[in-house]
Amino acid sequence: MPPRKRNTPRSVTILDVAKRAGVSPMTASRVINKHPRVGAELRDRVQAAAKELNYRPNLAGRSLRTSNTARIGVLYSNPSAAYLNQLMIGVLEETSLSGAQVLVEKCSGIRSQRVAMKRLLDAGIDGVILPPPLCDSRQTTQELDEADIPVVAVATGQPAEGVASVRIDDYHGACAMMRHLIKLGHTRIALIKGDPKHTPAALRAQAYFDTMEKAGLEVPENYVAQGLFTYRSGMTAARALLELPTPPTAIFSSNDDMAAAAVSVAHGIGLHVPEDVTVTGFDDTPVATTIWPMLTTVHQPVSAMGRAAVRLMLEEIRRRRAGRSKSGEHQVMKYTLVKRQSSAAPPGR
Amino acid sequence: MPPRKRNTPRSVTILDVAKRAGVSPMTASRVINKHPRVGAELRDRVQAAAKELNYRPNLAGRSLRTSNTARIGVLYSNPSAAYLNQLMIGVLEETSLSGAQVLVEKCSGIRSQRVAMKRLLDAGIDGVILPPPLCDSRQTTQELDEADIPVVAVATGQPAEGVASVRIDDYHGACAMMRHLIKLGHTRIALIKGDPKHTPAALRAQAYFDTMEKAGLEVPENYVAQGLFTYRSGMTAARALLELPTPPTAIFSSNDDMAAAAVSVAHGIGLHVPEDVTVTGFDDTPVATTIWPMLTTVHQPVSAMGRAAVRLMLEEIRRRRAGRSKSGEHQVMKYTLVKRQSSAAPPGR
DNA sequence: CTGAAAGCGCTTACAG
DNA sequence: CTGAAAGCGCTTACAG
Repeated sequence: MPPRKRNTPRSVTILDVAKRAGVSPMTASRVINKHPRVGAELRDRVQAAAKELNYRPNLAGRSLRTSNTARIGVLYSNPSAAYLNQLMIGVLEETSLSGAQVLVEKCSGIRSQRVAMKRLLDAGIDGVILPPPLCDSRQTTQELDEADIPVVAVATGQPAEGVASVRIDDYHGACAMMRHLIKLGHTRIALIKGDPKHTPAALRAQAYFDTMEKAGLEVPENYVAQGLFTYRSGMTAARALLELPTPPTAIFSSNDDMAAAAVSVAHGIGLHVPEDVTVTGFDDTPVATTIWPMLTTVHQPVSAMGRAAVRLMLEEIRRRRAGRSKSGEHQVMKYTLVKRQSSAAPPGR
Repeated sequence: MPPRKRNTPRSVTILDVAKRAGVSPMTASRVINKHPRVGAELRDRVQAAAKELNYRPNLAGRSLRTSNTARIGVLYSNPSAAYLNQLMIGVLEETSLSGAQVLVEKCSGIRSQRVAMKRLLDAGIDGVILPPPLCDSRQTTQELDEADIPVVAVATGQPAEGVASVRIDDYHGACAMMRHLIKLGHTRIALIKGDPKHTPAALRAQAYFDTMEKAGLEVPENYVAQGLFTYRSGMTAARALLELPTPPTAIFSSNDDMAAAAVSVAHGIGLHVPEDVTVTGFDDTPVATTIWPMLTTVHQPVSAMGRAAVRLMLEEIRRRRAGRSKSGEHQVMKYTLVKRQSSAAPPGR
């Protein structure tokens, strides 16, 4: 392989690849883009040439021609900063590949939502991605729908009609976590519920109840504490659980922020995690690997979901431009149970 | 203002703007790009037309022509996930504007660094951005320099020679925090130092000592605890400080992760934050606003630093391609002291 | 200070 | 299955 020339303005183009392979640029393009109808021999020659020259397509050229020139808005209210960061990484990765542009708008109250919405519309946005919890706001989705703007909801528990969505299977993810706890030998397992306004919270709670029942385990009424997905609400909930006369040996928290709070509270009353009490989270945001011990949790591929949301959105925009109806596609991504140091067998086992 | 046509593949181009303003596309382009030598009247007409049509430049077209087609690598070892996320957002925002491409490589040990470096070189990378702590690795910068690859170091305390860098003024940021604590009335202020291998750690510590001395405050030897920037090291350090016979009334932690740990430890031994003890951080990563109480900290504009790093890099690459010498520019960004709920006057004042 | 021409790298649409 | 031509939107380089 010849060393890549440095200090040279021009880089390897598809014409170089075509020339080296002895084909037309069109054939080279087809191979690069994996079109099916190319002869095997030519395909191999082009692939070899591309590899030898270390060819990388110029994305600007590509997107100029395919004119994927969409403007995508991201409208968010008050998610955790960490979650939004991860999502935005995926969104930006994908839009930079496709040449789409991104506008981010924050809205807190109902008035600021009106302002944000107007700004997006004035900017001539082609579609809006809604991270949680806005993805579940009937009002927001409706307003966008009336303006004929396609919407992709991220991580909603129950997508509104006609709205495309990207999510994980919260229910089965939570079941997997519960099975992990039961397999470790826990029988006294408590739940910290999430904000009832967030639709995935209910799914995660349902999984808790169903798995407990299936395993023949009892759920004392005071083993279920209400949380709001915030650290502070996690502190309150965990304190209530751990100060019970017969405290649980494991706490399944509906997200990482509350689990982090629970770990802190446990330490506060002299309990070691996981030796004395197991604490698990959900989402696998950065806090899960920041604190000590690191949290056993259900990994949600947030960046990948951001990428998927953009792809769905571009597809939706293309459909509308072509005069076709909306697809309302729902993509379900894979969760992963990540076992770290915050979970272990209950004491005395 | 006419409503933007929906369901129309083609969007507003610079030709539309030029036509409406009655000028050539070139003049329109010059106005959009703020070239100085354009007549005032034409300028105004073009600006008006652009606004009326809600024109947004097509970035693909622009970067194709200006061929800002650089390939930028981001090589990182083990920073906090939250910090890297924020940095990457800035990097991706800027590269998507300029049309540059990004390759991210992680390396842990010394062997994996060799692999990562090779991959970047094989990919024909034009420059490498080094987030902390790799920005301070003599070996890494040297190796890249030998391969004639420009480097931009992010958040290094003392940039290596010939390496461009983006950072904040860690010393004065830490001074500002210390003055805040002193102004609140604290006299017994402790420090949790950062990892001695990270160059900003020393600057933040120096600011502590200097400000204490300037204020005529004593620093008992055991008021300075060594940390490693990790949550776990923060727990150990905070425990040592708070169990002292005469504990401090304020703890200045060299980063947010350790401050979060200190808050947790304080709660653990029955101390309220900030009523009984003040705890402050540094960086303003997402954990600062996740935990409760939220941390008073020094905001480091990490995403903006990512954007700046890309701009510096593109400039550096342009210089080299033009055969000019490296600039080795050092950009210093603004920090902000963010007062939140974790700091207050000492008890009994 | 202003503009007509050309071309960045790629792929669509047409032709064979 | 393969290719010659054209053009996506923009700005550089040249001319006036």
